[in-house]
Amino acid sequence: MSAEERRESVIRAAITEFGRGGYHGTSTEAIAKRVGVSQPYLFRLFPNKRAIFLAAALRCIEDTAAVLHDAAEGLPPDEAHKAMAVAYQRLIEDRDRLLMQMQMYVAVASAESAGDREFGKPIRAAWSEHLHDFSLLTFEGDTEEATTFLAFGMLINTLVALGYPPDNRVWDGFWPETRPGT
Amino acid sequence: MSAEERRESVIRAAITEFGRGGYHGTSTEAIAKRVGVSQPYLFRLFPNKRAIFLAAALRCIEDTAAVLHDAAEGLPPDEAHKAMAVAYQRLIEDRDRLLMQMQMYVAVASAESAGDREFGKPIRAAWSEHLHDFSLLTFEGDTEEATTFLAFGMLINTLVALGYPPDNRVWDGFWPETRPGT
DNA sequence: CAAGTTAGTGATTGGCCAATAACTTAATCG
DNA sequence: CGATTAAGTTATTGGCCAATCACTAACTTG
Repeated sequence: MSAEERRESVIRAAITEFGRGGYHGTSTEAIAKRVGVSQPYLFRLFPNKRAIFLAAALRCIEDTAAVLHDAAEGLPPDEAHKAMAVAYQRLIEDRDRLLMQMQMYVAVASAESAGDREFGKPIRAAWSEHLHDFSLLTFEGDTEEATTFLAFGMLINTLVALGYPPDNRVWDGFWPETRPGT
Repeated sequence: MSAEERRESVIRAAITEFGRGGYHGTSTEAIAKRVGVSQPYLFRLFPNKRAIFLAAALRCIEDTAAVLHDAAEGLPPDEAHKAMAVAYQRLIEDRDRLLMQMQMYVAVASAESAGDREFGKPIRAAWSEHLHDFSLLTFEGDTEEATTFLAFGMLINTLVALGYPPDNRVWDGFWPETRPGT
């Protein structure tokens, strides 16, 4: 397998493992095991653990943005809202991907607290471009709608992370109805 | 100093340290240093590291709830919304407290992923009672308003965690205006 | 004062973990 | 064929860290 292909599988494995354990709670050994490769080999593919985390985080944002983008494509704002909500709902059924999102928020915060302003930069940039600006664009500059969309997304993230069972959906009725059958 | 008083200072120190470093990224040594006590003594005050984290997390939720409660006391729902928003805004100027909130969400998620359903129980219970139910009560059963309040709170948490500078407030105009001077 | 209790410390241990170094195949190619 | 490159491994090291143990010093109280 080529190094580039391996890097891909490392990123996929890293999203799962870092999502579940967080940066400090995940060993490079665990990632290597999931990839099916020896632990030291990871350091041929990436300079260090932090770089693996960063790659996983950015991939995560890009994937999310791509799903939302595809869902909204060509639709007028009001239909786009619902379509994106449905798409996001389906996306976060992949719990590991959702958790990776949360993990990256706190990882940036931790780095910042430790005096490292650099680590968060690319992540903030990706978030702004792929999520915030994209929302604004989709809702044609309707800031209220765009912001509300993001806010409900973050509430859902939190509740799912906290482990509320999927049927306890406090957002039903506000976030567009996305239950099968409605 | 009595053991009970010490436990209090440990909880305060733990909120700061766990907030900055997360569960796995924080050593008991760091907490002990901040308290001004030897590391082994922590294990006289608490059975283990996890118990310290749990105590810090619950305290965090209770404090937040108390601040919101005091702010809303005696006000009709529409005024309460604004008062609570202002109070929350002021609360999260204490960055460490805010980060502890995020850290507890991902810690619960991690435990859950590792098959431990127990760890999250008291935290979920506190969140439901002190934040969700309390919101509903304050807004007199207006679920939409209550949910929106929580959703914007979570969005703010995320943006602040990500390190957006305080003047980049995408929520201005939707979350009640809370800028000094407005 | 003697005996117990409470607050606290120093030393240690066993395990984990990121990263490095040195080595091994296997394919490619002039 | 002989040399180079790319993919991958085993062994190791130095550091950190949760938790336990054994100990001390000060107060309290009959």
